[in-house]
Amino acid sequence: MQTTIEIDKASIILKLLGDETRLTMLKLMDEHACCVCEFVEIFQISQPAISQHLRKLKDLGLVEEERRGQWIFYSMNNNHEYYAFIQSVLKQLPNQNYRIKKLEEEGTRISCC
Amino acid sequence: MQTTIEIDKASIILKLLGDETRLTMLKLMDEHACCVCEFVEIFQISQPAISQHLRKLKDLGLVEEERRGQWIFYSMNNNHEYYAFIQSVLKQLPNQNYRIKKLEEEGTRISCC
DNA sequence: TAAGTAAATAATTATATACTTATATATCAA
DNA sequence: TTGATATATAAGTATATAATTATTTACTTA
Repeated sequence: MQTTIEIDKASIILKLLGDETRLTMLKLMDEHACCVCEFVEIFQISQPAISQHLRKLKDLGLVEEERRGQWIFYSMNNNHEYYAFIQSVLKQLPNQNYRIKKLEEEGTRISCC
Repeated sequence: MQTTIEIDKASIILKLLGDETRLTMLKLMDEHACCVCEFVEIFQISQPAISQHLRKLKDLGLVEEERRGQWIFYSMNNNHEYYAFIQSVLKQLPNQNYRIKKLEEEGTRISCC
């Protein structure tokens, strides 16, 4: 269970986690594959802002993308070298599934993805 | 062992941890009370830069200061509301005690503290 | 193939961050 | 009380960050 990670690597990852939007995105992607438009709906910020957050996560290899037709779904990369480290943080955060449920209730999830 | 922390609180703490200098400082302070001049010697940055990092950590209550004569020693606040959360990160980082040993060998630790 | 939708990228901007130098404050010791 | 040392604070600067709007690219479907 106990992992080890060099301090320079850890600080780079923690800096990425140290943004409320990205941290919430990661917590969601840990359970669900999500598309950009869902995040736009959830966080109420512009589509490019979401894309840019995802870009940073992807550049570090923390998330993976998968195109499904018109949409691109993002999800946690479980094979990342420091996945266990990231998990050790995420597992302490309250579940954010209510955000997905809210999308479903509003029909925003279905309409988009 | 498992803790819970709201996502907004977590992101604020993680942002502080997401700087290599501060993360290393915290790892050191988790075991040793350290004074500002030791950090200056270790990180080879200016004294005000160290003071400013410590200020941020102190503003969040993560560290405590204790004056001993001319010096002010900083150490981890074990009673912080999110101490367990911080620990869950720090315990995965390699021990940094070699940095203290190096100071002792150089005589920098004794001369200062 | 043309129109519509999803996402990425480019360019810009405002703010935050991490540092510097200069100065102020606090303690110690002669 | 004066000089030396340790730390904090102020002010300034260069860079990083997180957002925006405008545009491009990629896919789908009529």
